[in-house]
Amino acid sequence: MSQKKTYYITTPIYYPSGKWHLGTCYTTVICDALARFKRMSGYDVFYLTGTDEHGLKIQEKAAACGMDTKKYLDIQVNNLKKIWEIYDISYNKFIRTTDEEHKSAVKRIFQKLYDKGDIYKGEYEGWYCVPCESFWTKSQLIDGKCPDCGREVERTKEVAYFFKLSKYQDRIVKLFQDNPEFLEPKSRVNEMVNNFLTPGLQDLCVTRNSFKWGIEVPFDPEHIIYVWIDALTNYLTALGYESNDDSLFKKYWPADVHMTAKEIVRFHSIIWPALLMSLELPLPKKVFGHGWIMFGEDKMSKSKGNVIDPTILAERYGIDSIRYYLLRDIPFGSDGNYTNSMLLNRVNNDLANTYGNLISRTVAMIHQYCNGQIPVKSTEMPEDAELIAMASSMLDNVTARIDKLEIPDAIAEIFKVIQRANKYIDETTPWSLNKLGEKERLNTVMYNLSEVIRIVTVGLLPFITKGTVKVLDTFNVPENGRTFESIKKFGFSKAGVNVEKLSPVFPRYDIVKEVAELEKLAEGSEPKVEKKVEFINKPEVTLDDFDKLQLRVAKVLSCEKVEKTDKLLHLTVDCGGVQRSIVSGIAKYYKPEDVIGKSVTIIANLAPVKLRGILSEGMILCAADENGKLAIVSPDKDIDSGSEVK
RNA sequence: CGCGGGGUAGAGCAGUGGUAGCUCGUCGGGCUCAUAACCCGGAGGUCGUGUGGUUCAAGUCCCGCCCCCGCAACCA
Repeated sequence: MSQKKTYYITTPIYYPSGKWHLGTCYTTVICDALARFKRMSGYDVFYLTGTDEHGLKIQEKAAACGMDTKKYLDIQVNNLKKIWEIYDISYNKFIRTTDEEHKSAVKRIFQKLYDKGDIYKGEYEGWYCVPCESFWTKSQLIDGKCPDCGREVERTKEVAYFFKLSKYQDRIVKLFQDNPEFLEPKSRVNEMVNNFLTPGLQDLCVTRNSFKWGIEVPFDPEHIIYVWIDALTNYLTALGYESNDDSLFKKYWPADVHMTAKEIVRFHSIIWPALLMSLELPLPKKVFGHGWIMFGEDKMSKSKGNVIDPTILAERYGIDSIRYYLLRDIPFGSDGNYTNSMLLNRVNNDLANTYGNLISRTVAMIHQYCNGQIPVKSTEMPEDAELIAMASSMLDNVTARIDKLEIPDAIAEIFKVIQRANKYIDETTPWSLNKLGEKERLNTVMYNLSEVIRIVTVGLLPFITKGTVKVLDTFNVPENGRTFESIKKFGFSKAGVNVEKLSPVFPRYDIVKEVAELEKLAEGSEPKVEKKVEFINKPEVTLDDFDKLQLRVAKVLSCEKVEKTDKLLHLTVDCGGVQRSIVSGIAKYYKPEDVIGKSVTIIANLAPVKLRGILSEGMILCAADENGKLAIVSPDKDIDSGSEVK
């Protein structure tokens, strides 16, 4: 018995701290299409997805909802699994980093790395911004200040464990050099080399003790294993690595593709290989960093964000449409735009008009001219040759594209055949053959059409999962006629098989109307989205503490953008007859002319600092919400500048 | 400021130094089996910019400038 070739494909494990969105679906749908395609091509496929459930954010998020952390996670994960069910995702395993198996394996992996001498205890030196409660590295600081609030940071030390990433520098560099296929698309390689490899890899801090929700270091439970070792290793532990039964690991490792989005390419293409090298395991064959889905140029994109809710779209247009759009319309590897009308246009043109209509007209003619049965093929004419040739070579072309991960092009290969079939109908004009009584020729044409439809439909199965099955059912295609094997050669279909009647499989939408309704839907649902403001409560303060702050009203005299910065405005304010210079990071929200003449509230006794070389003597109070809106806090009536706020 | 990506027909994108292409839209024609669908044809681009450099030849290589986007150590 010869062993089937294996194919191990993974999505990243998703972080269940927020709402699930279309981007998550994108990654997962791509992997699903690949997994299905490989299965049909005869591979023994293992498709892994899951969730990364540890860390401070999760702990806080659950607390903010007033829930037990694990319970919160269970709900989130459940929601995600429901989405995958709707999206027809054919994963073989869903791993959670809170799974006991994973946790114990991670501990053993950590121990292994430690025993090898690749993990050592050291001191984590960082710059700590007390008000923001955040650690920053030196390179993150802006002019030596906290990049978030622009205030002074203090140098802090913390004991932690480090992984000797630097030790693997040379081997990683060599990996990129010798193996250009390892990381794709190519542009990402430059990014990695220039940003991280050339400057030199730093050892990586792999534990934290600022939170508890995670896996403890086996020999030092004060410390929690940080995301790198905890999350990345899921690709191993899901297969039972370091467990009682590692047969799956032996069978499927190394992974064929780790699909990731571009922002986590670094972890997968540098840190992950280094960890594997340390564990002396083979490296994955490929890491692919795909692009992002942007929200087009839709002006109201922010407020319409929830239209992109993956379940709303799926409910409204069916999963075939969404999957098809994601796979076909997003240029793989670079960023793609999403707009409602792009989605609907694509679905109307390809699914309804080109493909759906081909089926409709063919089925209708079989019923009108052939008693609803696939007819006998006899008189072949030269004009059949091209169609048959295209249908016969289709699978090879599609496979070649898929092997290069060119998914939109793979689908385009199938549509070339579909378009050719539509043209074939025009060339052969079955209706006039019918009038002329050329029965044999008519039958041949209708046979060829039925067979082409079978071939393209089987080819589409990995991408479009529902409607395609309906089409094959309509033509009563037997199981063994739904395989890739059966479409390598033209002529599998048998004459005499009944063809069912059918209503349109892929409906056509009124784009103008739908877009308008989606927008209305977005607006309508806007207020409904409960905005539970979550905040980390700061410790209680006394009046004395408050008294330390000197808050005053000031009037903006002049304001200009600080050159070569994105965020900074330089304001000159009058505060009780004294002029002050203040630099504020509000340029993204306010234009200079918007604030001139405005009364604002400032902290007047904040220690002066220089930002971008400009003196800032104070801070303007602003309110910021979770959606990235920002508003200056101003007195609600006219009041003298310099008035104290208390 | 650093690094990366990009600026090609109304929109979205391809394009190995040698007649500038594809999809959608648009305009005109054809057909009537079909989901106002399908088929054919046309129009539309001095390829961000410099009247820059290399070359017999540049969208394609080099240099300068402008603009957009992303990354910068837990956002797919």
